[in-house]
Amino acid sequence: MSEPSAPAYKGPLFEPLPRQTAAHRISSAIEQKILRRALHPGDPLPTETELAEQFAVHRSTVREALRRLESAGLVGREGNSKKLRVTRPGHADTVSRVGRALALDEVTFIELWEAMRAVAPRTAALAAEHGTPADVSALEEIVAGLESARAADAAVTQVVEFFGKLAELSGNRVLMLAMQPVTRLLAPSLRRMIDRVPQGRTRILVAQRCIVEAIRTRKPDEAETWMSRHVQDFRRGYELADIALDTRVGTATLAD
Amino acid sequence: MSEPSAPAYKGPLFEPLPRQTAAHRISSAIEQKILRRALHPGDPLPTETELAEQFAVHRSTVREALRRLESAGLVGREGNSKKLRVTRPGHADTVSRVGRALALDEVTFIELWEAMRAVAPRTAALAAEHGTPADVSALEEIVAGLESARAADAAVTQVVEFFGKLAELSGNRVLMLAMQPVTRLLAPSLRRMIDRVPQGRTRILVAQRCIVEAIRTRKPDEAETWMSRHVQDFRRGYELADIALDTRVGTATLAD
DNA sequence: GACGCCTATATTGTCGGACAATTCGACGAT
DNA sequence: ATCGTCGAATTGTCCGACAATATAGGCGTC
Repeated sequence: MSEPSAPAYKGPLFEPLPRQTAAHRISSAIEQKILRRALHPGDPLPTETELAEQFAVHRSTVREALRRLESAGLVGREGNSKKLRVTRPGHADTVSRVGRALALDEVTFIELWEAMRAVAPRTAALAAEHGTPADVSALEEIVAGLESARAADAAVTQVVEFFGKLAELSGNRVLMLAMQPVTRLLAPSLRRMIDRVPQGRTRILVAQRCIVEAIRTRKPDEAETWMSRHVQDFRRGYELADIALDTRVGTATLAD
Repeated sequence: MSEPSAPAYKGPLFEPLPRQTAAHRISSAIEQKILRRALHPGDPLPTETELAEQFAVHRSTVREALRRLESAGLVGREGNSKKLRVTRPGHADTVSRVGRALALDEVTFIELWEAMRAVAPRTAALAAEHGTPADVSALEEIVAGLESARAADAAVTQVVEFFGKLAELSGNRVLMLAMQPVTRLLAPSLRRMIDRVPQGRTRILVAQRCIVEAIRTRKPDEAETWMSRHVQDFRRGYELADIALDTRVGTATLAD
């Protein structure tokens, strides 16, 4: 090889090596203990002063570390107690974080829809396999709520809840975590669609009734098929409503 | 009704109303500015001292707010600069957070697998629609890497990368975000499977070759079908390897 | 002018200490 | 046992300080 300078690496050879601040080391230490399950959810953390002593740093430093863990959802308080306890990142928490990441990435409607198309039918099938009668009546209640909802906003909320409940019924936490951010982000578009395509609402209602029925009678295949149609319908509705498929989702819904 | 105390509400009547600390208000204020796009990625934040003046609080308080935003991925530094800048939560960041949440929830193998079953085939189909020749050769390189990988660990890494790349090719950031945590969490089980079922590796190889081929020749349906089989194979492999389907995934892989 | 070197300044990370407001925990009264 | 009461513990916030270091400006060289 007469060309010794051809770089064998792609991209920058060295990443800037992150400087480890004391606060960072402390939060990492606690984080590791939690992830390694040396600390269980519910366990109380030592007080700030104790931690400061143990780590031999100032309390302010401990505080910064704790704020970081708190924001990561690894620790938190219940009620408005003072004691920080180990928690696991709640679903709601993770869901909203994922939603925010997607919204800031300005994902398009079609991306969300494709995700729905992939996930929702299987979710419905699983729900049909696992759903109990109690679950089914919860679903029916949501559908009834959709039927009687007068304001468009209320209707949209019901639809979002329908999918959320369905994911819950599937008994699959991964699918749950996948569906919820997507439905929440789809909500604003759905709202516009309902406004512009009057027949959309009844179509949604019919499809959801069929899905619930399939779940009630424990027919996974039927649930899956109906859900596929339901999702297809969504897209049709959007096209009818003249919403461009590459519309970017906004962050308007994320007013936590 | 002779029982007047039957509560019309379910659960606790009042949630504990969250006390708003100054640090919390400050981080919320900045967060809103970012989410509402008044601050764009790359924009530098004022210095801590300036923020402290603007909010009329002490610098320590500002610091706690900043740590929170930093942990949320909304602000950060590039290189080891001192200036904090607005950033968007990187994919890697969000992926690892979701993975952690799922791992701490102790989701089972079957849940992960169901998610793969739902998402992967569609992802492959989309990859076949959008993949460029350059993309295809990147994929081929990964598959070649799998073929020549001698250590089981290396092989697993290649498989994870294959799925990651595939999601990237699909051009769908939602699917990308859905697939990556799942594949990463499946990795340890996959590793065990490969150890115990020698023929597993070649089956994986064959399936992935077919998938790549389908993408190269732009046949979404074929890609989808092959991916379905591929995912089914995974499950078969696990059963052959005598891994219980309700095995909980561990947090061992999450040593950041 | 473009480039490198050097110095002054600004900024961050950490520290020490302080204090009001709350919560916690024990203790006694009902 | 349940309910108030009271002191101690804990948190949220503030003040001020200082070393380390990134940034910006100035100066000389080509």
